[in-house]
Amino acid sequence: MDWSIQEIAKLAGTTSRTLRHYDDIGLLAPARIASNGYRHYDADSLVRLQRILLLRELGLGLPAIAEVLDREDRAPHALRGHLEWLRREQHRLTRQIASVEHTIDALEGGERLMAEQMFDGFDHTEYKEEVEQRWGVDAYARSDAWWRSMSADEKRDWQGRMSQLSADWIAASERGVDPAGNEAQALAQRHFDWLRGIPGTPGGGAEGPSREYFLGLAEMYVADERFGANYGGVDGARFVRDAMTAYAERNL
Amino acid sequence: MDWSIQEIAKLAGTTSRTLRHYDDIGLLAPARIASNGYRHYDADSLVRLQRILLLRELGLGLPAIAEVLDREDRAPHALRGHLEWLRREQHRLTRQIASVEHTIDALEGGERLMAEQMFDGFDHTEYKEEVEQRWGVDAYARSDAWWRSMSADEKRDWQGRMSQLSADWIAASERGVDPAGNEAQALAQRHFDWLRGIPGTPGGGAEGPSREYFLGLAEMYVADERFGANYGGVDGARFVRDAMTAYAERNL
DNA sequence: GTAGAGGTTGACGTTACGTCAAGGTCAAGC
DNA sequence: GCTTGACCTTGACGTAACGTCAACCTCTAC
Repeated sequence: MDWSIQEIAKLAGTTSRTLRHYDDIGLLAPARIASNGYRHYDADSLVRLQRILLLRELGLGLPAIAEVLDREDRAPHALRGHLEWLRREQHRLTRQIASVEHTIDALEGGERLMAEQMFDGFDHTEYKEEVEQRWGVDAYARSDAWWRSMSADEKRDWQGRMSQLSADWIAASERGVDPAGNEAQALAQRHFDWLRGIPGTPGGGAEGPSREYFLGLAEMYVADERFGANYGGVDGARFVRDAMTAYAERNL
Repeated sequence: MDWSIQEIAKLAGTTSRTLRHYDDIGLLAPARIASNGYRHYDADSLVRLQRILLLRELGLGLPAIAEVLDREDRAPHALRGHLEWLRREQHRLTRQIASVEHTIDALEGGERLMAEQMFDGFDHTEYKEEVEQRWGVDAYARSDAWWRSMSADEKRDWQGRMSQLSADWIAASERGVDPAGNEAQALAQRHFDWLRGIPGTPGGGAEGPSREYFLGLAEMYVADERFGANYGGVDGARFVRDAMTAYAERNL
């Protein structure tokens, strides 16, 4: 049994290019190389090739395949590791499918999800420098880890609440309501609760943000146009600050 | 609002390298480029970048993202196409996971699945030249398409039956039973049924292989050592041929 | 001798950047 | 004015597993 490269490729159901590649990377050398440079394969080559192709169909990478073939007793171990990776991939796909379905629904419902999505990472990383300077690198790191641990769906949910809160702030501000009145104070309460959901903020746990952090944020909204933009500009930011300040004086 | 490349990267939660890449491929150009070559981005850049990153999280490729951003009304259409691809990927992974689990079980059960797997594509493509020469290129193409359309699990199942049939032929041959006797004829019947499952073989449908094809195969097993090897060598192949010939004379 | 089929070694393309490498720019401190 | 350090630039290689030319050699058959 002595086959040319094309012959063994057909026998195994692959291509000659693949065989040259396997030769190049040292995964499967020909049984012999004739004086004219032609590669020739034998039955042992075929067996090894069949095993390579089997493992490849299971999704293993070529380096992993080489390892398994070198130490066949470790095949179950390698396959179990591979299995874990496959399962993780499947879960990732499951989440992605859910996200895409959700996005399609939202877009067809006429929601401007894309704009809403703008808060993805925005407000979060927007805080980075300020948070680090005022509350320490550690606080930011915790907050960052929290954010990154969320799935796309969870992020969108969180962003949706924030986006709604922001829109309500702007609406109230434009209607000229009293920052210290009931309506604005209810918004301030929502703002407080919303912040409570962010670990990494001082007092970001169940007890909620600290008085200093809450007041500091309020001032930041006015001082920094990037923050203020989320509340309808300088005027909106001033309104939010006044309402938050009043809330803090009464409750914190 | 005017941000450097690093600043906007942090704002959006990505890297400056990514932004340069998006600039290179024309997906996101900076708002302006200063005389010193520095890239500068504005709020519009940020909006577009956020949308890019959102779509990227959904698993879309950069060309697809560019298309969606150019024609936002086609986003649902593009996403639905993407969704299909995601589902196909998930099914592929599901099958792969099952295959890996099966393989692990087999290996731990001490089965030499790797050897059994040798029939993957082997016997199939082994037929190629003969089939094409005797029954036409078209027949082989149909057979080939059938084979390639099978999942790894289905292939393994088919191979398993073939492997078992082969082993039974060899065992019967070595026990010296009568090729025209009941036992051998039962094997010939199984062989006939097994061939019936292969489209592309003349009469490969429900009616089963034709008399000529069946007899031709029987002779081939003897004439070609590559075929005969599956039935225990020349002696085994002769036994198989005799049994098949007897079967054909009685039933076909 | 000349097709024609098949063999060889490069080398680029694919996806979305990460990661140096070499060098220019800018603000701050001496 | 010079150095330092942070930040910017372009260029180019590496990634996984081959597909796909390109240019050129080899063998068989007519």
